[in-house]
Amino acid sequence: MRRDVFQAIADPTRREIIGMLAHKSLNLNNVADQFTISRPAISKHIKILTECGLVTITQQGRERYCHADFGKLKQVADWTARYQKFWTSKLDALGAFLETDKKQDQQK
Amino acid sequence: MRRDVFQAIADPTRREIIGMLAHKSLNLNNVADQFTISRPAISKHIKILTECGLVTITQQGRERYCHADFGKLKQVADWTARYQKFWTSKLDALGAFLETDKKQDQQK
DNA sequence: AATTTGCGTAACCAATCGGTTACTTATATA
DNA sequence: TATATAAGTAACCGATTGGTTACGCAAATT
Repeated sequence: MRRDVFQAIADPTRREIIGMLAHKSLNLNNVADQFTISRPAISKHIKILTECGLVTITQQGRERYCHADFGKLKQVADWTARYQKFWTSKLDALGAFLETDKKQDQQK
Repeated sequence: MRRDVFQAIADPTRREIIGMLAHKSLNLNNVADQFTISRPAISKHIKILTECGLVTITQQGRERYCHADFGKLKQVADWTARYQKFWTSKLDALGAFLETDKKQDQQK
């Protein structure tokens, strides 16, 4: 199934899972142990994360190890980067000015 | 109302609205004209965007001009940046190696 | 061989989402 | 003053979300 990565990272639990897996790959129960919600709930979150490519699974006997795969996060980073000039560095003042200018222009 | 910016940008229509407003501030009907969905639907999207600070409104007579405010996008950029080393530059190979190494280590 | 463990999945649930139409109010315009 | 326009909002709808409990099955352990 195809999944939107933006929608996948919208859930705070899933973002937490990604953060955990970035530090260390874990099997599903190990992940679930870190949360108060049930194992099946975590299983569903992991499924969503694999469906959009943010997590990969390697079966090891009866255990399934979850690894974070950050490639798809580039999509998010690229999107935000398009607007980065509006909040960073010396361009801040210029950006603010242009915005104001634009507004005045059109609200005339 | 407090809103999560990650959840706000999860919807593709809202991301499109942000993209439009980045180019030019618009009143609500002008935004709605660019989409096939109804004006009230757009009104709801704009409301969500204002609730998380991604859009600000300036009333101008009976019109409400919507301006993109990208400050909150920094939150998203910062989050993705934490994992950026996993997909960019020459560190790719090293990152991949460390990941593999880590996996082997724990799956032993 | 019997039991424990890891995990998927089905069935269900309440809440939220993204959309609609219908109505209302306030501001501009003819 | 009558009419047109901009936009919020309520009521409603079906689909999706995020959670649960209960069950089943395969792999590991005793």
